[in-house]
Amino acid sequence: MLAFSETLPMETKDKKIKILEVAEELFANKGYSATSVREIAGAADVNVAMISYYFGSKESLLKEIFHFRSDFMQTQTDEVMGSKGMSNWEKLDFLIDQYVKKFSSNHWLHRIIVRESELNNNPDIAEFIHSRKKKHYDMITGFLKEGQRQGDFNKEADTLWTYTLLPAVIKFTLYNEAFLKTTLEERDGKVPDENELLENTKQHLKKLFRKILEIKE
Amino acid sequence: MLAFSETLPMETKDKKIKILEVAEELFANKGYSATSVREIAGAADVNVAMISYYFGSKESLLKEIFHFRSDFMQTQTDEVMGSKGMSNWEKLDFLIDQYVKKFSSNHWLHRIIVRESELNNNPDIAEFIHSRKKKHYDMITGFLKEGQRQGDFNKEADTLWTYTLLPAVIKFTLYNEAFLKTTLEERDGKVPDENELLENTKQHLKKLFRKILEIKE
Amino acid sequence: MLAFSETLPMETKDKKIKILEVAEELFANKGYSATSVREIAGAADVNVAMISYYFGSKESLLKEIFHFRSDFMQTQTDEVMGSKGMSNWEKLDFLIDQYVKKFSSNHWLHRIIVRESELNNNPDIAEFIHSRKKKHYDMITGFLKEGQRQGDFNKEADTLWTYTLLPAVIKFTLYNEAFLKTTLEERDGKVPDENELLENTKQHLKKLFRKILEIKE
Amino acid sequence: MLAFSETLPMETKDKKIKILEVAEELFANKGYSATSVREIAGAADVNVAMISYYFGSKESLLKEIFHFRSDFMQTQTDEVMGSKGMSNWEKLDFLIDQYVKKFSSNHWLHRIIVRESELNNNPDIAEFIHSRKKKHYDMITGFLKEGQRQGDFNKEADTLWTYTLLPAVIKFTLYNEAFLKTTLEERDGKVPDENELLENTKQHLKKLFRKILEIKE
DNA sequence: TATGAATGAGACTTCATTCAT
DNA sequence: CATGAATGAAGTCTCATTCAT
Repeated sequence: MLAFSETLPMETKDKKIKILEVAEELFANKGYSATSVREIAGAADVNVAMISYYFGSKESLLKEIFHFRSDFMQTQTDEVMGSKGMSNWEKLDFLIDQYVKKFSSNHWLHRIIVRESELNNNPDIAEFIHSRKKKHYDMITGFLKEGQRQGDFNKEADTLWTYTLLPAVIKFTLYNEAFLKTTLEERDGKVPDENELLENTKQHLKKLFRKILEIKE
Repeated sequence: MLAFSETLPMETKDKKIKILEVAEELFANKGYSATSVREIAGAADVNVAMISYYFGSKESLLKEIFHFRSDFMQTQTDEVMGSKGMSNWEKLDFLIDQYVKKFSSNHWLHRIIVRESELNNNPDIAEFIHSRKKKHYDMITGFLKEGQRQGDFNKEADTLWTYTLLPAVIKFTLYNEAFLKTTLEERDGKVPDENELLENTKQHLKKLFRKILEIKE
Repeated sequence: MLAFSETLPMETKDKKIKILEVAEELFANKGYSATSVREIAGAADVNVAMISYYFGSKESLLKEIFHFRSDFMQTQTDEVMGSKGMSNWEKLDFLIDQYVKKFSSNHWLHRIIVRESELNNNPDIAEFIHSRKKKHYDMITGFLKEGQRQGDFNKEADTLWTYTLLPAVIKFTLYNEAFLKTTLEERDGKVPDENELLENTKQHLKKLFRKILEIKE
Repeated sequence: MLAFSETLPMETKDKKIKILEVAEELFANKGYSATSVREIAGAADVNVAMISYYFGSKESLLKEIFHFRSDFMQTQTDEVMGSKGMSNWEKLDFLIDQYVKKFSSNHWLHRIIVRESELNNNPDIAEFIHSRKKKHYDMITGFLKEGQRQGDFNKEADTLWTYTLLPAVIKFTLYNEAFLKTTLEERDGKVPDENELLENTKQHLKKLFRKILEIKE
């Protein structure tokens, strides 16, 4: 995962960054409510008061994590979609690669999102998430429809539900890592590491989309 | 959703049942840690001490919810799978129907599972969940492999990843209800209710599995 | 001072009453902000959490003190003022006696009022105080004017400023108890106790009002 | 009110002076405990650490306020009392004028005194206040007794209680400004400004002392 | 001289739980 | 069986102050 330190001027803000990193991990693993500021302070090796000093409150700390990570949530794929050097099928593969990469590189943040913000507690965070989803959905379905218009993709494919498979599958992979590893071990005789798992997922998604979107004779 | 009351002798245990129902909903919506026993007591209209009195502790209450709900998690589909009256494709459709129904009817419980137990806090609950998943996985992939062996399903389909789509898609639907409703409203001009959404999901899954498993000429 | 216990059903509410009494004294002596709930709990010999348990918050505790004491702030002198058995001068003396008694019996509460609520922090308490003052002022000046009309009191006396002396002098006495005791000791050779001091104050006030209100030949 | 800046060399001590002024006002309005150094720093537009840097501690800041203001608390009336150009009645009026002026010009400081130091927390400040009171009392009663001896003032007047009226009435005026303004508005139809209120108070006090001290035929 | 960073202590409050009835 | 009362532990946050620069 990309560290906060890469996104901030590396001066003396080490402690603040440390807190953000540690908090992100703890929130992801234990949940927001189940994580105490004492715990965060302990893990970040700073005084408890520092959290309030830097972030004002525990909730603001959560918001700041979102704020920083939001940069990474930006899809840098937009321009690629418009490029003319790739076929639609190449673009599709590229898009899947990018999506899996983006999602897995912000694994913890997405765990927090799933855990905390798909609920009613934080209206502004919820709104933030929703707008992200919408934007992403619009981008992907726009691409799919364009492909259908150009005659590359099967016009009968429902773009919404086809799109749906992308986040559905990657989320399932990330949230069932343990289950998948165990199962794959039983099947293949060896435990895949995370990268292999993600590679598997990508291949699976690519085949899946091909099956759905290809035009049969 | 089936109420706890239907699973217990309806005598004077009303309060205990009320607590279980209320707690399940609150845990699902707010998360285990973020839900206080006071809140549960208030919502169930019982004294705070009742929770400790009946269940010993907050954690035991969670476990009891699992315990009761576990009955419903039993797949009553096993015997159906072995019946000879259905074709494999009919069985597949039936299986999808059952799965979606089961999952959505225990929506709250599954929200709790996603929220709380896919983490490291509760080893025994985690173990319980894992064994469920494994059992379910074995059942479905067993059926798929049998279908492949009998020449009904495409032998090239990866049973693991194909199976994966089932929980992945239904989970995505249930956890993105709001997103899907908004999007479908924009697309179709009307907001679907939950049943319509689930019906949509089923149709989508059936088509998807057909695409993956059918044997092309 | 009258105890809270006399105003509440003496069942098992001992602890709540104890907290109120102790808090009133501490707030009066040290000020609201300078008094911690720990201190109150310690002095009342109860667990710290009891304060929150009973009163919700420190501020609510303050409000509850006001609420309970407000009964005592009621002037039970109203009806007396209208009685026909007393001359206006007798009524005046009676009124002074009552006022000093009332004020001194709620000494602590009035110290809190002076300390905390004549400020901008607690709008509702401030409003409460103001309305009390107004009511009291109306009652006294009404009596004085009636006495002037009846020809008993000097018409040239300014009722507002005359009234003013009543709270001004009693407050001064109560807030300068130490100073007055020291001074009186130097003058009279003995330290007066609180009752003697209040008796002195009453006599002083009666003489003062007589001087102001009597009609010279 | 006279500013601190007039009592200090106007060099670069602006910030220190600003802190003193701001702190005096905040202490007077909110109370010592309820005022945080952060708040003072914010209002004075200086860094939080400045308070500790300049004054060592919050308590020392309070003491410094007293120290600076103590100059103003000096009665410059002493020599006047001994002058031979005035009658005792003229001296009395002059004394009242001076006292009201002195008190009102240090309104905030006196609010702090009433709020904070008539308690047991700050022994040295309490001692300081007490000695001031004593000195002032000695001065005034000395004058009154001399007037009685000279046959100008009524010998039957109790000098202690007569003296008492001076601080009692002026304090009441200053601490019940809002009440008096409202009441006077209702009575006279217009809201008096602070100067008018003080002028009223002076007139009231002069008449009062005249009534008490004049010798009836 | 001045200050941002950092901190230990303690503030108020809520927590899940237990006790006495 | 049920519960109001009570509690110790821990929660988040603010406090005045100090440190390093």
